[in-house]
Amino acid sequence: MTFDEDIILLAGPTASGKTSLAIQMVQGSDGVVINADSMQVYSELSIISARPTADETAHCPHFLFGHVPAAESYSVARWLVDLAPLITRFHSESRQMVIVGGTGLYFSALLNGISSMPDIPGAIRKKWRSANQQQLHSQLAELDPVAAEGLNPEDTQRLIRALEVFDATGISITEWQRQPGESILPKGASVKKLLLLPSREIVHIRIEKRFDQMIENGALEEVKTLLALGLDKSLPAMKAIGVPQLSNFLAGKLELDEAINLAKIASRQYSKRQNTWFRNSFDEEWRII
RNA sequence: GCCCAGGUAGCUCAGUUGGUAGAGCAGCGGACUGAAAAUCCGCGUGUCGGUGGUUCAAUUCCGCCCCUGGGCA
Repeated sequence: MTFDEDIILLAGPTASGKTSLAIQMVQGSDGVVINADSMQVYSELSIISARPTADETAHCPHFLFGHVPAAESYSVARWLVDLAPLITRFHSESRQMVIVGGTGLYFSALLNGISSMPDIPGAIRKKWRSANQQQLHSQLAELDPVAAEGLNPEDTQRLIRALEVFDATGISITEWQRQPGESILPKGASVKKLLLLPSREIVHIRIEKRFDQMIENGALEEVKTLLALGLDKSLPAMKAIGVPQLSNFLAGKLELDEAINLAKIASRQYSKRQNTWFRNSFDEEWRII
């Protein structure tokens, strides 16, 4: 399957077969594959994030895979910053790009841009992330009632974000978000949006098989190595599907088959959330394949 | 064969002093602007094992039968 467009966006739920399809699309040309998956960026998560293997990346150049240490907290914004120069460069060289991944937010941010906001000083981030979760909503209601109004009191992650933005800037996050973002896609570039969407039944079967294969390929060793770094459990990489479950097995809190089963369930639930995003946040230009 | 404990939602189990039942998990739907594989919200009719009986009314009480686990022989 090949297309003529300058930039191919290839999205799809986990275990839908995106990786091999992306490679197939640029193989034999001077095209490149660029990652749009929030977990495949972490260098320590190779097997468990189903990152393309060395055999696969040998077929064509790959970018933004495993380029971030697990100790760091990556983000959509950082992804756009990393992506922009690659797009500029390959577009000027007239090389086709396949941007492939399962993170819906990344594609939406790529297409629509994201409101620019200042970086939050580390001390302020730390302060709110370690604050008492029970009080986040009432504290936000006091500082920034507009933002608090729009958030569920249980949604700690968004409450923390709203609090740190207000704390650092003195301006409501809703104010920042009102500023329109700008897409980093080059104006003259032709773009094809492809959504790889196998039936849920097929995805479930593939998830099942793939996780068993991850175990065979050394997922446990990979998690063990990751745990040896002694990272904070709340870091994104530590929450990648499979990491908490296999960690619990390694800590003796679960039997291996229980851990494996829980990881498969988490994958299925994730693929369902991805479907919801694709169904409701992607426009009609996305072609389902 | 006898005794005991169970058989209630896909799974694990509550419960109904008789007025046809509810949690957790799973599943399904939704939200989503710098942690997004994250975070959060909403959705519970199922021959209450089968069958006869008592009753205005039985999943609940009684009889018989079937199934599962444990014990005794």
